[in-house]
Amino acid sequence: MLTSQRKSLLLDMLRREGQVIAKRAAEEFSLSEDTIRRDLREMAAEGLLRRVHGGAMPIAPDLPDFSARRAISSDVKQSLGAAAAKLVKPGQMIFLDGGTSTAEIARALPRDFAFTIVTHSPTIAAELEQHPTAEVILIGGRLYKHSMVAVGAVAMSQISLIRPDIFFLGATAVHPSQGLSTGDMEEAAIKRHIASRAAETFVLVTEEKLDASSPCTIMPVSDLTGMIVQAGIEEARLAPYGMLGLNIAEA
Amino acid sequence: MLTSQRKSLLLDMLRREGQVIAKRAAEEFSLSEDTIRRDLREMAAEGLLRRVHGGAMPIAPDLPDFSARRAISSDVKQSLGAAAAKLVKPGQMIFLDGGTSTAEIARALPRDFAFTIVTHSPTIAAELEQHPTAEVILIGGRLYKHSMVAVGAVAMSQISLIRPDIFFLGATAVHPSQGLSTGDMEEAAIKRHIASRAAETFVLVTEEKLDASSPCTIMPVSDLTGMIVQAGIEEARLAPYGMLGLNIAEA
DNA sequence: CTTGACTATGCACGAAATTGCATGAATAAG
DNA sequence: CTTATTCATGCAATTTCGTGCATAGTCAAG
Repeated sequence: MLTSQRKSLLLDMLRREGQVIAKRAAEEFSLSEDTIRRDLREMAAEGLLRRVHGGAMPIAPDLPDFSARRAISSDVKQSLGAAAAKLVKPGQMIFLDGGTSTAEIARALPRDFAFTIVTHSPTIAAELEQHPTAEVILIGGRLYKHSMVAVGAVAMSQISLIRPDIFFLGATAVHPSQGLSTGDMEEAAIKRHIASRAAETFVLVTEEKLDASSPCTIMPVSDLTGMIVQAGIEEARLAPYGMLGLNIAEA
Repeated sequence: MLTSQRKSLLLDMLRREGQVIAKRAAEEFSLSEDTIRRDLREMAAEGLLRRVHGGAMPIAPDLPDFSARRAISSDVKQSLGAAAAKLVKPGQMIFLDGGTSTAEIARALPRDFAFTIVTHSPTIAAELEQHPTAEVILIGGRLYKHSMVAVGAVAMSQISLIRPDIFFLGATAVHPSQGLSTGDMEEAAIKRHIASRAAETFVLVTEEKLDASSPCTIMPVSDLTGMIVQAGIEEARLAPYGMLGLNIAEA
């Protein structure tokens, strides 16, 4: 492993977790603590981080941001996000829908190879600022305050220009016969449009969204490539969804 | 194998994996490490990559956090942002540039009447999620990691569709004779384009950006409607900028 | 075909960087 | 105050680097 790569990873770790613990970092990289300490000392000299006893902290004394935002996201969504992120392969173009579930995908994306992320959610895009290897394409348009995604004709036409390998559809209601649905027509239209452009479409489903339905239909379940559901749901509940390539998240 | 072909492959490897390890590349090409090192050295001289001990890394240096950058000069920028926000009138369409200064404008925007905010920065857009009355239009395109703004043809053409009342240009270098400038050509082009569409253009200037210049020119100072500068700068330093409608921020 | 200039490559060797360990100082926790 | 970490420094072993030089291949003019 290259020294400079390790330093980058340490910075990533700092950004992701809000701190670096020398001891744990040493284990993670299978190196001596001395080496980590040296790295941290040097980066501190460059003003990239703040050295503290036991490790390092961000320069700015911790913002409410990190801890708060991360705390909200549930364990379930984190594991769903991690499971989804594992499907990403080098060089692929991935469309990330808006929402908290897909935000977890963004956080869990691999960092050791390059790919392209397309999103119509500024929140997701902002989340990816720190990502070392992802190329990010932003879809513009009128911003829907409620869900913070770009919608409307401008967004639609911009989406028509691309053909993503995978579309990760945010958690919406899923029902065996009524298909995928959501509460807003504009959103449904744009999700449907993205899915029609993507080679594969996966939906992230937490338990409460399963066997539920909302007013605006997006598309039938049969148009999905697979569902990513949380571990621990009985097979009987999933059976009605047919022969989908299910990716059960780890518990 | 041709040298130039090998160099291309090394660049590919760098893009794909985010790093090049001289030793492994040598094995891959069945050449001595010396040759690889020579290649990397030459490409580093051309600015195609960054040479590091053991191999090479992408150019982009590891910048401190956005959160950190935000915290650094917050007092000055906050007052600049507040001064800028006061210029906004009901019903207007405001284009907010990317950057930390304009993020402060977003935070200071009035909340008692409605207006439209256009931005090509997902960070700014995300900032406005909480705003009660602002309608937000997001400009899409390829996302520039460093400054987190959409650039490129898609962004340009989308900007051509609108005609904002005010454009708040992020803090860039400002010089009486060399005009406004920034470090990146794409960014300069898009800023210039936005300014050409907007009825009024204001630039936010902190002291260190005053009388400075960067490689890529955006436009002459005379095209500005006004500058928003921090309080406490001597009049003598502002005089060369001519008869601009200066808006001095409160201390 | 031959010669000479040029380039690309590999090897050798001293210089520099990286890493782990030992030691004693500094710091945090009880 | 005492104890257990954590830290910084010096040092040695290893790896990587840069330079000089020799070899082999290419190209073009003679």
